[in-house]
Amino acid sequence: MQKKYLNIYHDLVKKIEMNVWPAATKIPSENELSKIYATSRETIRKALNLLSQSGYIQKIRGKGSVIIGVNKFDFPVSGIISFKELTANLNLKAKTWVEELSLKDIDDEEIAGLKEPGHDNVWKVVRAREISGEKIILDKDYFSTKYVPSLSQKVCEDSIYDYLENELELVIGFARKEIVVEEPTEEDRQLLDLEGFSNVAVIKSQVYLADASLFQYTESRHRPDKFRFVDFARRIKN
Amino acid sequence: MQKKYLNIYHDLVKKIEMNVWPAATKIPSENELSKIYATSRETIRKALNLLSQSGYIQKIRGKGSVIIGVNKFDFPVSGIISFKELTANLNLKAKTWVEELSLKDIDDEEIAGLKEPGHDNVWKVVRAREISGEKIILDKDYFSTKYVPSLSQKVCEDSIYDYLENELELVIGFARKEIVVEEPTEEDRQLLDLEGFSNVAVIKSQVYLADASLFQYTESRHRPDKFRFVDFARRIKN
DNA sequence: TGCAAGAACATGTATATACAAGTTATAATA
DNA sequence: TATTATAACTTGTATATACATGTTCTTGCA
Repeated sequence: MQKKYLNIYHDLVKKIEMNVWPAATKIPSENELSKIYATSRETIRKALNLLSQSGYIQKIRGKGSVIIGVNKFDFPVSGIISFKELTANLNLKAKTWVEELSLKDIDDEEIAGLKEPGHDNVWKVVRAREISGEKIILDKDYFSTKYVPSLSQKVCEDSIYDYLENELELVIGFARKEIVVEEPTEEDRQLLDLEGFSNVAVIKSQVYLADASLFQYTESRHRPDKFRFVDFARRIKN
Repeated sequence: MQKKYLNIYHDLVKKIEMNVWPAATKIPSENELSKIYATSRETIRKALNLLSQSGYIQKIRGKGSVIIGVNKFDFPVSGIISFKELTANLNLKAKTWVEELSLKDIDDEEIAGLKEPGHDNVWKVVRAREISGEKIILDKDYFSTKYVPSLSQKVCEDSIYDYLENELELVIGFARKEIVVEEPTEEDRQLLDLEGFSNVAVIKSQVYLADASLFQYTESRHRPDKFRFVDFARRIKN
């Protein structure tokens, strides 16, 4: 199927990012948009609700939908996005060092959920990320072998998510992320250019497929001066 | 108006948190729910979409909606929530020290958006938060005097958000949050029990009303060992 | 018995209608 | 002219219908 509302959403995102409607101005009304896209008002509303959730617009009853323009030149870390997508969006020169790619049986609390009957081994991938000549991020990924039967050095150097979604055709659903500040481990000190910093910012993520099965655990360990996490949140009224 | 779908959403949240449906089990189907609540399927779907957005359920096509149960005993920091709501949810014994409450004309980049013609002054509120006998959070709030004409010591000791929403009847819309790690300022060292930590985790928030006008800027400065931020994210497919 | 087709049921998408409720511009009135 | 009432337009909620598409169970056939 075509999924009109998704097409309309992506088209509107493109227009917003091309500044067709500057920040704080109104986009066309739902009725106008339904004429423009030759569809029903309900379909337009589905697209607009997506825009609202992702922080592009604010809907104001009786008035219209205004462009928020707060995500504009920003670090889009909230949400689920791969390192490759991230650096591409921001036009960053980045380099990835694959420090480890192994298949092992790990006894760890965070990893436990990745094991399934007949799949005791998990993939462990350790990658250092270099930006502007400095190694400032250490990504430690663990994948369930049930959903990711094979993995290659080449894939890890390029983009694992691209491989998962386009080759293995896994459908990523949602993630639970936790941000904490920790003391650097010996591994952090060896693999990163920590320059004497006494803390690292860590994003720990559990990533689930669309059928709600856990398939990945990740620790993304950042040098604190280069760490930045941006979030968009709405107040749920009662 | 009654807003059926919101009532149904809150009722289902309550049931989920009371463990009526354990994690990884299915809730009743949309058709069953529409009979239970004596409403249309579309209204049920609006409630379920809210549950899905807030990370309570995962909808699986053809199968049903399963309880995720990942937010269960968790630190609900993502989203917009007041310190009082937070500590109440977690049953924490907390104490607030109002260190400053003043009205002044501040020339600062982050504050600039709070000023409006005829309202050059902004409220500045500095509060230290004590949990389990340790001062570990320093909240620095700035409010636009256009939307918050008056503010009292008593309100700051209790809950500013409660005052804003229930007394002033302001409707909070959305917020842009940024998490970074910084070196402690002299103020941090004086007002918090930093115990030699050489970093603080900082959440910088710009909070907007439902009509998209900026009315608050906040810096919430946390001792790194006590800092934790939990986020729920969905992958937006293309 | 084993497999396959189909029925029954699940969620997803698209459309239509009706009315509620907030905002703004217009027109009528004092 | 100034104020008020109204009309026109905005988004929000509730409902109904139809069909698409994915999953599961049952039935019937080989």
